[in-house]
Order: sequence, then structure tokens, then C-alpha cells
Amino acid sequence: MAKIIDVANRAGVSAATVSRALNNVGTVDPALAERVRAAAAELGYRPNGVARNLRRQRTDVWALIISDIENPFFTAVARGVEDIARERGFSVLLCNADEDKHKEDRYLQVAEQEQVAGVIISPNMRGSDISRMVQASIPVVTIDRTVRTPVDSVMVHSRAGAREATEHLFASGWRRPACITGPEYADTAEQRLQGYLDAVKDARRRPATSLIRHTNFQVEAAHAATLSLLGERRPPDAFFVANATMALGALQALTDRGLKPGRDVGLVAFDDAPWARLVDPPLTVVAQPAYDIGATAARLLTERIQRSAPQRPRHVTLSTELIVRQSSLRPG
Amino acid sequence: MAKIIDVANRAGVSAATVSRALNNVGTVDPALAERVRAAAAELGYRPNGVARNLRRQRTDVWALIISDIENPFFTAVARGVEDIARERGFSVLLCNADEDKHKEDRYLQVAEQEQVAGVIISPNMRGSDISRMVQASIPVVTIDRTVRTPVDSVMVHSRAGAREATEHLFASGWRRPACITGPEYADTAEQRLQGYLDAVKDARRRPATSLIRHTNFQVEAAHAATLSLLGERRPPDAFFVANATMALGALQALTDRGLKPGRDVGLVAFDDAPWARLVDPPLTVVAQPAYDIGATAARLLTERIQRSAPQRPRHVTLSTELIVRQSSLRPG
DNA sequence: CTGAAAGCGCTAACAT
DNA sequence: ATGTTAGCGCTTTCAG
Repeated sequence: MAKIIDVANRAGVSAATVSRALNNVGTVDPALAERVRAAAAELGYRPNGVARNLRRQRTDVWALIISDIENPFFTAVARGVEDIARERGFSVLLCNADEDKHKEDRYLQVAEQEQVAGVIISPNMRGSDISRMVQASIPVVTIDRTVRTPVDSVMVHSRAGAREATEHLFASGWRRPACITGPEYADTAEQRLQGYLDAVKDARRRPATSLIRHTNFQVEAAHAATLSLLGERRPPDAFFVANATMALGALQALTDRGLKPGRDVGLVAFDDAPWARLVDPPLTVVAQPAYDIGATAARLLTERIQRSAPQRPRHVTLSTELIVRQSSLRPG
Repeated sequence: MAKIIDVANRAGVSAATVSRALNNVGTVDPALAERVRAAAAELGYRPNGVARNLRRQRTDVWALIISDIENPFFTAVARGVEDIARERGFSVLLCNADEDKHKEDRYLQVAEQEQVAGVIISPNMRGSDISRMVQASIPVVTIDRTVRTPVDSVMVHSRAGAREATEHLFASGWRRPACITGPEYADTAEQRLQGYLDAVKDARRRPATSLIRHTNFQVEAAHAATLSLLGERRPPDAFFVANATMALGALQALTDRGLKPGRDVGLVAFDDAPWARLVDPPLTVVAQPAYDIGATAARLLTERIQRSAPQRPRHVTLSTELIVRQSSLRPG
């Protein structure tokens, strides 16, 4: 591999001039710059990014740490982040924490060690180790969930969205909606549960703990939770499920039991997904502006990186949209 | 941020000893090692990975460059890669090339500059710039698709799988199956088309170009292709679609036209997906061992990284499995 | 078993 | 406008 000094020798200049010419920094005689570029091309020179990063004490790389790569919400977020990052000259490295605290910690550590320019993360809640990043003065933006450490965040009105979804279930004529939400330590899960409870109380029903299940946000757990709810002495007649991944599990469980949403039971899920309108029946959802969430987080991060002066954390909260298809409807 | 010399001072030793103690390398007096660890902990010391990488001239990070993050095939592959990587002490950074050559090139460049230990990639075919990696002596394993540059690869028997799928369509009583495949420059797409053609010829039909569509492997393109096929003078009565993402588009188009698979038309897709059994009707698929593909690629890469001696490229080809659900069946 | 010293490849101050 | 020099933080010879 050709190094900068090889290019310098070939072009008959110093290494510093090569660096300046290739990075368009400072002032270089146009003719010289051209000679340098030619020499670099002939040698197939590629700057060693590791050396550059060490010297510059910074990187043009972001880490995007998401909770679950199979959740379409996060893949859409990733698109939003990437588009803006590219526009601003950053590369983004995607890390899949898989709702697992150890993996998340590992990626956070890699991000710190590799001195990334910034981190966007949907934190697992059990005390995500964000404070280390702040100590290392690496800007962090959280999405979807918040943490104790005060950093920028982009959220949606989960509680309001969940409430609207559950109200819609009541309005459609269902009487005993259940709620399948995420882990107790995830505030997104908690807010969606609260929204559900808001609607239950508004409908002047008594919230029953037997109609609530906490899971790890994954397919299998939702499948089990649905079966468990169906096995209750007084089973629910409708379901509010707190994300798209779990909707798959719930749908499967209902199918297993021969129960058809939109006919035998009601079903609404948080998050839209590419397949949501194609399942049987088409799924009613609370859609999040996932792409915008990613794009917004990316913008906040860029600003944070550019300003050297510390500044109060900024919080952006976006709205959800109820999309009524068929799974929530009640015949007759 | 504490540096190694700070730890050294606090522990009353040299930087070299700190390095040795923390990396468990060479021989360090146990008592000293303990003192070093204590000092490091007190200072919250984290080694600067960039500096370490520069000195060591290597990294413990892989780049996994996939074609489309929304395709469940690739997310499953990613799981397989990550599990093995973690087991062997590597971290994997996921890059979404989005079926876009520019993005792919960019990530390849970042991977080279950041001196990753290895690359696993599902290459976009229009001359992926793999040769640069080889020049930089960074090991590469391709998955799903191959390139000209001779490197290790993990593939599936695409042609056989496609043939089996199409034969199944004929066996179910359909007479004019169409094929929606990927770009002409992608050999996976080409092989799936060939498998389709094999079956057509076996059935003693004449392959009609009017029944074949090339797309970019994405939802929208498949949607359009399906509508276009339906608009032919002699439209097909069945569809073989070359990946899961496109199945979504085809399904949508058929639904738009009021055509129900498993009743009005036949439909088989390459790739299984979490939602495949939940759509209406459940989708018949040619399942790829996606997780195993990832895991196998990861194993090949590890071996390649460990052996210093060059060695002929290795190619592993795994088998597919036809899973008959309902979308391919013909009533009566 | 430990320390001193060199140096990975690059960029940024400082000279000229 | 260009070259010289120093040094980013770490690991790894090489001495002792």
C-alpha cells in the first residue's frame, strides 16, 4: 500500500503538500496540486484513515445503534439517518443491539474506542451506558426512548397514539381490549401502556392487570402473550400491541386459535410495516414517522457536532397517525 | 480522557507495562498487574482504539455490506454473521448499500480506510470494487452474489430452487407462469431466471420474453412489473418472484387488481420472511438458509484472517427448500 | 519481569 | 506557497 510519502516522492514534493493538495486545505499551487493528484492516482494511493483519525482527533463516522434490525420501524429510521448523514459528509455504521444490553454495551464501547464523531441510539433501558459517551465528549442523540443522562432526543407522542388506538377499538364496538407492551424498563413501552390505560378509564372500564402483558418486544414473546391472554378466565375481545414485530406474533397466535381479526377479535398495532396492508386482514396501525425520526436525529447530531459550546439538551417529539384498515373493525 | 501514561503514572510503572497488563500479553508480575488494573479503573481509562489500530496495523472490526436492509433475507444473514463474529472476538459494522453502487463504493472505501479486518458483502454487480480490498490485503467473502475478483463466497443453489418453484407452479395446474427477477447484471437474478426457464422448457412450453421482467429487486419495481405483466395481451396466470421484497410489491399489485393468489393466480417467491405465512393467502416460498449463509461467511472470513498464507478461494453453496403454503395452489 | 525508545501514517504549527 | 518538524496514543522491539 502506497503511503503519503511515496506520493510525495513521486510528485517531487513534501508529504505536507500532498496532504494539503488532497484535502483541499490551505493553499497549494494548482500545477503542483495536479501533479500530486496524478502521482496519487498512479500509485493507487488511499489515505490511511486510522492514521488520519489519530492525528485529527476526530472521525467522520457515526454509530447508529438500534434495538432490533428485524423491526421495520428501525430500518426506516436507519434510512432517514443515512440520507442526512451522507448529505453532510458522514458515514454511518449500523449496530444491531438486538434488545440485548450486553450487545449494546459492546457497541457503545466500540464506538467510544473508535472515536466516532457521534452516536444515535435507541437505548435499551436497563441503564444504558450513555454517560461514558458524554464523558468522552462524543455527542449522543437518543431516539424512540430516553435515558437519564441528559442528551438530545427524538421521540413520538407514544401515549397519545396508544390512547387513540385503544379509543378506536372501543369506538369500533369491542369491550375488553388487552394490551401487549414491551419491557417495564422501557419508557416507550410504559407510555404506550399508559395511553391504553387512559382510553380504558375514559371508557369507564376498570383496568384489569389480567389484560396486560409485558414482553421483550419480540415476535415469540408476543405469540406467547397472546395465547396466555386467550387462556384467561375472562379473555379479551381485542388487542392493542405495542410494535410491529409483536403484531406478527399476535397475528400468528390468533391464526393458530382460528380467531380472525376484524371478525372475531379486534387488533391494532403500533408501527406501520411494508406488509401491514397485505396480511389477512389488513392491519390497523398507529404509524410513526420513522424516516423523519431518523432524519431529525441526524440533524440534531450534526448541530451538536458542529457547535463546540455545550448547550442544553433538545427534545423533539413527533406525532403518530392512526391508519384504520380492517383488523380493528367489528362486523355488524 | 485518561491516557495510558496517566494510568502508568498512577500505578507507578511505565506505559509499556500498562499495555502488557491490560492486554494480558507478555509477562507481568501479578501484583503489578493488579495495581495497573486498579489505576485504570479509578481513572476510568479506556484505550484509544484508533491509536491502537494504527500501531497494530489491524482492527477487530468487520464490515458487513448488504444490499437492502429492508429485505428480511439480509437481516437474517446479518444475525448469522454477528453471532459468529462475536464468538470470535470481532465486532461487525453493518452498511446498507441500498442496491446503490455509489453507496456501496463509499462503504467499501470507508472499510478500506478504516482498515477493517475483513469484509462480507453482497455485491451490487456493476463491477463492485472488490479488487481494491484484495490489493489492500483485506480479506473479502461475498454472499448471495459473486464477483469477478476471485474471493471466498457463500451462495445458494438459486437455479435449482427457482426451477423447483416453477415446476411446482406447473404441477399445481398453472399454465403460463411469469418471472419477475432482479437486474440483469446480478447473477443471482440471472440464475433464478434460468431456473425458471429450465422448468418452462421441461414443461415443453415456449419461453416468452413477454412473461419476463427485470427489476431492481425492490417493492415498487415489482409492483409495476406485475401490473405490466397483467396488461399483456396474453397475461400470465402465475408468478415466480425472485425475492421477498418483491413479493410484497407483487402481492400489492394483485390485490389492487382484485386477483387473489391461490385462487385466481399462482404465486411463489424466493426467500421466506416473518410475515410470509401471515399474508392473505399464506405465501409459498423457496426458503434460503439465510442465517447459515451469514454464519458460514463469518467462518470463512475468520479462517482467511487467521491464515497469513494466500490460498485458493473457497466457495460454499447451500441448498434451498420449497415451502408450500397456499398462494401457489390452484383450486379444483 | 520491566523500562526506554522507536514508530505506525498522517496533519498542523511553525519556519522559510 | 512549501518544507521541516513534532506528535496524536498506543504497542512492540530491544536492552537491562
